[in-house]
Parts: sequence; structure tokens; C-alpha cells
Amino acid sequence: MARKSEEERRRDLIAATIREIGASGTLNVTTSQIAKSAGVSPGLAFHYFTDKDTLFLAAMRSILTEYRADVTQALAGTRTPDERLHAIAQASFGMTSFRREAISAWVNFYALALRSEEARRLLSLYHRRLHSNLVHALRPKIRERAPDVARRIGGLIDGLYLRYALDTRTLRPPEEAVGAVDGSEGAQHVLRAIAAECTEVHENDEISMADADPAPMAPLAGPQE
Amino acid sequence: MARKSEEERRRDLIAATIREIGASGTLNVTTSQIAKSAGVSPGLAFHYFTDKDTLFLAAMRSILTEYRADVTQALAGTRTPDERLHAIAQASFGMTSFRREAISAWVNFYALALRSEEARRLLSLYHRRLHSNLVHALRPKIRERAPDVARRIGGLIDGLYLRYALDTRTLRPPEEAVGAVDGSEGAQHVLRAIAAECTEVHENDEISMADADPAPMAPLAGPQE
DNA sequence: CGTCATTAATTGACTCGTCAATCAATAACT
DNA sequence: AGTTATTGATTGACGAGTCAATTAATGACG
Repeated sequence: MARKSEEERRRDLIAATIREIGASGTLNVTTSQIAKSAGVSPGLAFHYFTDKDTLFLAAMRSILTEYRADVTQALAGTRTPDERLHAIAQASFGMTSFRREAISAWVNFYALALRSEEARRLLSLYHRRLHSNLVHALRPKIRERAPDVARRIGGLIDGLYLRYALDTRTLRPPEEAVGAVDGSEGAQHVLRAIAAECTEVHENDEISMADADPAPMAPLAGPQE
Repeated sequence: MARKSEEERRRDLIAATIREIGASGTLNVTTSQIAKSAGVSPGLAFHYFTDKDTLFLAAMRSILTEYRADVTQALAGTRTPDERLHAIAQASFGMTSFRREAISAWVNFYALALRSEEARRLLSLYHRRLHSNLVHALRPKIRERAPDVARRIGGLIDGLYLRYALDTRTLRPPEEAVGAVDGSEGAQHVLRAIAAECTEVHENDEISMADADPAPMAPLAGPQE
């Protein structure tokens, strides 16, 4: 055997890929660039990954794993539903996700999903996980309305992420103030939206309770959409 | 002079560009492809557009103009704030925006914004217009809270658009069911989110009125975020 | 009305650089 | 000595952008 373990090389190459995508803002990154950034020769990339798309998908999986770890860690110390919601919001707009590299990779993977079935699968995996986390945190507060609300909150997170990520201020300075604009504003918005949704659910429940049906145990399982 | 007017040629080339981006799902489209699709020779593209990026930006402007016209038209017949909100939601998820071509172009322009200042400018122009439309429609309902809420609703629209646009079902069938998944579900979500935000604002106003301050004319201009 | 000169759009072959992927040679390890 | 990672030169294809030649229009003049 030679220099490094397969595991390590793969990691290096994936990290280099993300780094280069981050630096260029595109998937138009040459194998040479990536290899150079990983400190290996161009040929080696193809020894570990069959072709460039495979490498990109591996990088995407890596970004997703990283994000997942972030969320998991943030959720670890939580006890109340509100703490959980706070954790999810924070993680989605946290330092890890707002590095230039991560932003660049993330946005480009959206584009990749247009032409790669596998990328689409990974993206929907992320969607389902986020949805599941949100439902879990929302269920104690709004019961059967959780899935419907979670869908909107998930969409809101993605949308706001993109807005802040592509904000001129976030992106403009090539190197100077990398993380100048943090995402905490985005997280605030998400939490406010959640508050609004929950208030409305309770409002409606009270109305329907006071207004229509004297039986206090009406709906528990129903279709969400 | 020869065959066609400059205006017409530009239009043809831009349309072809969008068509090809839609077909391939990438900005990796050759000038030859575009020219062929526009029914002209490869060289001509460079006669009307200095280089490929210029052509892409022109295409992006075209998509934005189209969307704008769509919204304007939808807003034209409206009288009440609710009608206006409905119109905005509908237009954002309408047929025009959900064509495969438009989706592909839109997503790729997000990626383009990572490396092109001009693309970023256009994107933020879209953001400002959407925000302005939303504020205008929300103001009668929630006064000074409108800008804050509009920010979230704008983000929600973008996020949900992406989710439905990249949904496997929307994209999978290469040609068979082009507009199979329409965006009306997305529009529904947006309207529900707006309802929730408005309910909460009123709820809070009532609480603060009943609870804290007997003076009924407290806040009229305040910081939004 | 034709013919020819002028002007401008349009062509497509070509250049020059780039890059994904290959592979025979080599270096590092046991 | 044998095995396996690693190299880097190479190939073959492709594509952006150029440009000299071609074609179609306009109109000037006989």
C-alpha cells in the first residue's frame, strides 16, 4: 500500500471539491483544480470516483451529512418543543451552513438536481428529514396540524436561506468579511412564522370550540392536505 | 439590409437560450445548440451578444419581465387586498412560472448569481418588486407590520417554488406530463401562511389593547426588524 | 424598370485553448 | 519481490469566440 487510506483520500478529494465549488461559485471546476487543492495528481480523482458527477454527488452527500450532524447536535440538549424549534431554526442558518463554500455548494446542487436523478433523491431526503424534525417539534403544540404547518416552515427555511445567502452583502466581498452577514435574522423570521402559525391554530380551535361543537375532543387524526 | 430586424433576432436568440437551458437543465449549453434552436448560424449569436454570459443575462431579464407581466396582469382586475394577495400567490405558481423551461432557467440563474454581480442585481430587483407588491397588499390589513410579514411571505414563495419545482414528480417525465404538477398547492400554502400571520397580528393588537395600554393610538411607524 | 454599387446581416470554417478521462510508468509500502 | 496507490503526460473531443467570404436588401442612376 501507499501513502494514504482510501477513506482519507476520498475525504480529501470531497473536501477539495467543495472548496473549489465554493471558490468558483460553479460546478465548472476542473478535475485538475480539485486534485491540486487536494494535493494529489489529476489522475487520482478518477481512481476513487468514476467520473466528475459521482464526485459531485459525493460532495453533496457530505454537505448533507454535515448539516444533519449540525441539526442533531443542536437538538441534542433540547427538552421543550420550543427549544427544538429554536434549534432547528438556528442550525439552518448557522455558521456551518453560511460558509461561502456551503452556500455555493448548496445552490449549485439545486441546479444539479435538474439533471441528476440522484441529486434529486438526496434533495428530497433532506426535505423529508427537515419535515420530520419540524413535525416532531410541532406536534405537541398543534397536534394534527403539524404536518401542514411543517411544510410551510420547511419551505420558508429554504427560501429565506437562499435570500440571505445570495444577498449582495453576504457574497460580494470575495474574501474580506466571509461570514459578515450571519443568518440569525433568518432564524428570527422562521421563529416568528412558527409563532404566527401556532397562534392561528389555537385561535381557530377556540373559535370552533366556542362556536360550533360543545364536544371538546373532536379532531385527532385527519388528512393534512 | 438583410432578413430580420435586430429586435426580432435578439428575441429569437433569447427564446432559444431559455429553450435550451430548459431542455438540458444547465447553463452548459453550447452556442451552436442555441443558434441551431434559433435557426441561425453559430456566429450570429456573437454578433448580437458580446459573449455567452451577456446572452444568459438577457435571458434572465426576459424571464423576469415575463413574470412581472404575469403578476401585473393578475393584479389588474383586483379590488380588495385579499384579491391582490391571491393574485400574487397564483401568479408565482402559475403556468408561466411552472413551465419546465422557466423552472430550469430560474434555478440556474440562482446559481449564476453566485458569480455574476449583474445576475445578483436582477435577482434582488425581483425580490424588491415582490416585496413591494406584498407590502402594498398587506398594508390595509396589518399596517406597519406589513414589511416584516412580507419578508417572510416572499421567502416562503421562493422556497415553496423551489420545492415544487424540483419535486421528482414535476421534473421526472422528460416530456410526457409537462405541467402535470401545477403550483396551486404552493399558492394554497402561501395564502394559509398569510392568513396565519394576519391573525396573529390582530390577536396581538387585541391583547396589547385590552391588556396593557388604554391609549388606542399607540404605534404607527416603527422599525420592522 | 433594370443594372449595378453600397451597405449591412448572416454564414460557417477555423483557431486556440481547455478539459474529462485514460493508462503505462513509477513510487511507496509489506 | 510483489502489491497497490499514485503520478502526470497524453489523447481526443469539444466549444467559445473570430473573421473573411457570402448573401440579401436598398437605392442611385441610366
